[in-house]
Amino acid sequence: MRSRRDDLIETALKLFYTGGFNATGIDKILAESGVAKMTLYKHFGSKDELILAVLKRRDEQFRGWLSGEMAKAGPSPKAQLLRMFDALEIWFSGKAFPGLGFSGCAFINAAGEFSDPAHPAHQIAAEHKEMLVRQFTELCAEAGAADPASLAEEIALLKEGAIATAHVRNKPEAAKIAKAIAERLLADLD
Amino acid sequence: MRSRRDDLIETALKLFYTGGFNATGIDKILAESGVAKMTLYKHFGSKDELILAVLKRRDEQFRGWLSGEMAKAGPSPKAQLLRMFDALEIWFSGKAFPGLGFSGCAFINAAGEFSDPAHPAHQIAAEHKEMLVRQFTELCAEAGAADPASLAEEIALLKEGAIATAHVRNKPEAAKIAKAIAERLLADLD
DNA sequence: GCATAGACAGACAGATCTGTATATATCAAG
DNA sequence: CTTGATATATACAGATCTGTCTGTCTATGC
Repeated sequence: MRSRRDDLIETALKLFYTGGFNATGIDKILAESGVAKMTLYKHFGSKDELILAVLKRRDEQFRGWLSGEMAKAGPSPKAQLLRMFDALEIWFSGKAFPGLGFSGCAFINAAGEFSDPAHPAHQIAAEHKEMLVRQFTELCAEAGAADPASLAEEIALLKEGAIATAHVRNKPEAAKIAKAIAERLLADLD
Repeated sequence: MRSRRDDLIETALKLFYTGGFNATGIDKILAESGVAKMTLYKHFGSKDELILAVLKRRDEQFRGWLSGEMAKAGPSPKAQLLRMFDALEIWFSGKAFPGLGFSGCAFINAAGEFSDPAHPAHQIAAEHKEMLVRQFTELCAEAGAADPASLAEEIALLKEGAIATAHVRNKPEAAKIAKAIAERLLADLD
């Protein structure tokens, strides 16, 4: 049984993600979730706090999903890294998160709306990206890369480029373009 | 002498870019530009129209600036493409557009706030990116690439990845990471 | 000098948004 | 059955936002 708190986070995630943070009002979230306004302010205190809770939820959800997709490639770290780009393509096509569609990266979007790097929402976005880079770094080290940290940064940059391209230009094939580059970067490994 | 219309566009560009489109109110633009409200609605009709005018101005401004920076590399198309990544680094450091700082790519930000690909602002963003890809394609052809269109897409994807990384993670070195990859992609050419 | 166009100043309407206050309903545990 | 925690419904305050309306000022061209 899902708590009211979870109802709010899930509904807010969907509406913030597809409609933007500033453009989506509290009332819309309440109407769609069927939760009373006082309950929202009891749990979160403010809209800003709800935004942060949504971003934290999305961080867990997204990294969990991506890790699961990458794991399908088997034990080879190189195969897992390449598999990530296949996962991106699934995401871009709207099939990764039922009911959410694809509206770009919630964290890139958040950084766009809360541009100041000191803003808590921006910081959560930065941390999300950093955590992914760390995960990639481990895999690069495992794969025997000469400079795992640098290679992981390159892979991460390809991922960001694919996301931005897929969203802004409505071009889901961007995942394949990024993967083709990644294959060359990883060619020397095992 | 700058017209009132230009005053509005320049002021709105700065405020929209640094503060977001939805979060920035008309009144703030009027106060900072010193223009009367009726003048704004005489020239643009609505805030939405002003947003579109701002994005068109930014498109001209940005592509003009980038072309100028790339031209500094001399006549070699390969050198110009590599020079683009140096330009990105200047931009990320905040030195490219005095008074604007660096708040990511205005078009990625616009696509984030106006996520529907059919939204006019999103479409202007997509066209902006497409125009840059066309410019890169010409340079790749000139440089003798076997598949200029594909290579241009790869260069463009690296550019988007660098922008997103530089902004979200506050990591201006992303320009260098992207350049290092680009050098490998362009290694075969002349 | 005068007419016309453009801009300014400021009030205002109407909608919307965040957040609060109050009073009521539900339900499980003791 | 009572108590306490949780949620609901609804009204409201106060701020803000877009867009409109009215009237005044100023500069330029004839």
